[in-house]
Amino acid sequence: MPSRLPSAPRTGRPRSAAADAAILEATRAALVELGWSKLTLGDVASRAGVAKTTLYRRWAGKNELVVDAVAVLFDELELPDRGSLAADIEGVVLQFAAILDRPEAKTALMAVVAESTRDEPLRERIRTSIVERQKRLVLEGRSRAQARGELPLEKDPTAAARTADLIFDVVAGAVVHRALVSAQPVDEEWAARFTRLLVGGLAGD
Amino acid sequence: MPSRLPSAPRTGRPRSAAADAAILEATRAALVELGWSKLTLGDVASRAGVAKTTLYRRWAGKNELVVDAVAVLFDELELPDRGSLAADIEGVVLQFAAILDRPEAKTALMAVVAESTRDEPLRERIRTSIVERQKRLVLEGRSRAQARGELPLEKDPTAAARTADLIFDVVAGAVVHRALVSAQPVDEEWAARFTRLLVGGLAGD
DNA sequence: CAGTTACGCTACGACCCGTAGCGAAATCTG
DNA sequence: CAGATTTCGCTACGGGTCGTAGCGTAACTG
Repeated sequence: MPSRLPSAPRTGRPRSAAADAAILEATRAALVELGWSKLTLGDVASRAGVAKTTLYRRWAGKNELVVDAVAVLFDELELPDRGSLAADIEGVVLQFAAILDRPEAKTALMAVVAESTRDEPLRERIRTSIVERQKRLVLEGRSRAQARGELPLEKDPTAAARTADLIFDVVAGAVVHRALVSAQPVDEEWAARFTRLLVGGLAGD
Repeated sequence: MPSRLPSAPRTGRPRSAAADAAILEATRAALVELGWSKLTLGDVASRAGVAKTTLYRRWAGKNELVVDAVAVLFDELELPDRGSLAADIEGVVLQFAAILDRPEAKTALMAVVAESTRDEPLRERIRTSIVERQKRLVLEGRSRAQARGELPLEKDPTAAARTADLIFDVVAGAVVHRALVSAQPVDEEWAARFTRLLVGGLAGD
């Protein structure tokens, strides 16, 4: 990961990998208990059994630390083949909703996005650590649907990439908005209605 | 508005309405210059030419103040009749994107949503002050489209309300995700592609 | 007029920030 | 093994913000 600070040459005492893991775990625990705004780096350090200075040697600040602590949560997402495009979409929507249901995920995700509006490096880091990694789901779901004949092939690669970006923003955006802004449950029923809308469109039957 | 603190009886010196306006304006200005995280209530007070204590007499904290300061921005949204459902959607998407392009709007909106994940009263306040107010756009757009014959009538009122909520989450969520998470421009081309997807669906022509 | 409430101002303890400086521990090199 | 190098835990610090209390004054009511 390009996540940490300058990091090391090859001589001298190496950085403790166990400390890294303990810090990230402590960060998630602190997010659950305190939320973003009341989380302090001093508290994280003492939870992790680490000196505060050690923390500052590895991360520039709260923003960077929390991105690293939370990014891994989104790697749990999978796209098992459920036999149809609609079923695949419903499945991933419910998985995504389950992650957003975890308190550390929702408070951290929105907060770092808010911070990123005034911090270009942070924005790039969110893109590479979280957003860009999960587009794999869209690509895989679409290629499956094309193999099934549910979706037409798209020849122009740049147009195909734009379509994938668009679908990703629609799916992820809708789920996030429903769960965090409207503050309503993303349950099976909502997922089914959303999928029906996405596949068939407003005008669809 | 149920926005301020306890507020007043009818005897004694009345609260200055001018101070209210000055505080909210100063809050927006501070958001532009400093962003959410570096905004301090002491700074807002001095910008507004008001004592810090006055500020605390009216708002419980940063969260509540910023919600009030930003909510008014979203009231600018309108839905002029452009003759077709697709054109109406494109129009409101671009308007929404223009608001999210303002630095005070994006930094504040995401930050208060993040805070609201651990603060039920704040979540309710966001719902009533911002989210619920703008659903009027969905309702109006749909009733126009139904009058044009572009969309079928929905008889069951609860089903109709659910559909409206769903569409709102999809539209607002997609625009927010595109603009703030993916950090890509919401321009005419994207709006057109999104509208085509929403109206026709993934399988659409 | 007296009663009541808002205002500006000052001051305060509490907390967190981010950094500096120290001696000790861990690892690589010759 | 000796020396160089880097990390580690610890303590301490100045600087900043928080949210509140207290006071005298201003504005409005009856």
